[in-house]
Amino acid sequence: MSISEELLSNYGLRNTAFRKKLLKLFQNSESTLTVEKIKDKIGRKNDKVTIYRALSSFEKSGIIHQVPDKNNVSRYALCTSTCNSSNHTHHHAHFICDHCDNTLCLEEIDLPKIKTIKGFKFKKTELIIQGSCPKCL
Amino acid sequence: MSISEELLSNYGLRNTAFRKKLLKLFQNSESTLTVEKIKDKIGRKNDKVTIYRALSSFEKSGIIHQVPDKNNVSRYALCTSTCNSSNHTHHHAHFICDHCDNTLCLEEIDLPKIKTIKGFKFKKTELIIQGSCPKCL
DNA sequence: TTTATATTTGCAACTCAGTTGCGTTAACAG
DNA sequence: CTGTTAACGCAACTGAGTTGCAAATATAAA
Repeated sequence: MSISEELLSNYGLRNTAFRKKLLKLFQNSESTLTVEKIKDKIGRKNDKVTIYRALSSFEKSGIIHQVPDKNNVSRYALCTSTCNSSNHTHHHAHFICDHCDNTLCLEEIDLPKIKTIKGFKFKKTELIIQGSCPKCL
Repeated sequence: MSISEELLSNYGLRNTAFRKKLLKLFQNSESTLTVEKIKDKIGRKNDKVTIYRALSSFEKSGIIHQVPDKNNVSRYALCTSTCNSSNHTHHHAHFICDHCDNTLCLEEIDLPKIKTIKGFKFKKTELIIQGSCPKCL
């Protein structure tokens, strides 16, 4: 059993050909993935519905997490090994490139400590930085 | 000439009945506005195309700015008086309520100073906090 | 190995936000 | 008052994402 196969089983997901390919694609991918990019890389044989459903079950399991996207399109990245279905927290910022529209996880930038405001309850923080990525600079 | 009429003229926009109403709606609104909410408040007589076009010209002029939305729907808030078509910078965080899905500008929370990462150029920062708003707490 | 069952897949059809083209209307400058 | 240009409204479209359902297949149980 390969690592990706084991990972899928561990999360209670079935080892279908498509899901193995999808998981490997995430593992071999430097940056984040959109449905369009997944179609490009995996081939157009699989229906978009299958992709959407696989993504949402991967996300629920804690294998991947959704990241912001410039064009408000679904975009995902692999989680660190500490994630699971009940604890899905990330402490890094996200970077969106103004030119290539790509989103990257910036593990080296921590989220700021926010002092609570009276009347509010803060639960999650997302820090998005826009600019030029190394490829486009 | 009313303040809102003057504001529209100043930005080179025409004082149509609809745009005056829309601008006043923003000025009298505590929180941010979506197209749906605008339809509710202004009445369904105006076409959605008219609303979208008015919003994007208001945004281009620096009257309003787009704010994040939970459901990836267009959402806007009035800018401070320092904004215009060439300088459209905001230094506050945005809050999204998990329960009522509303977004608020948190003027009291400043954006963190980000140390640049080699190879990148950072231009804009967006800080989004999720949780419960005073109404839903 | 076979069988049962629950998950996954693929197709078609749909929803819903937002856009485009275009002819008409109305603001406003001259 | 008139010509120009911005704004409006309608219809038709786009594109991401969803839903229902029947067929296929991974996995557990016998």
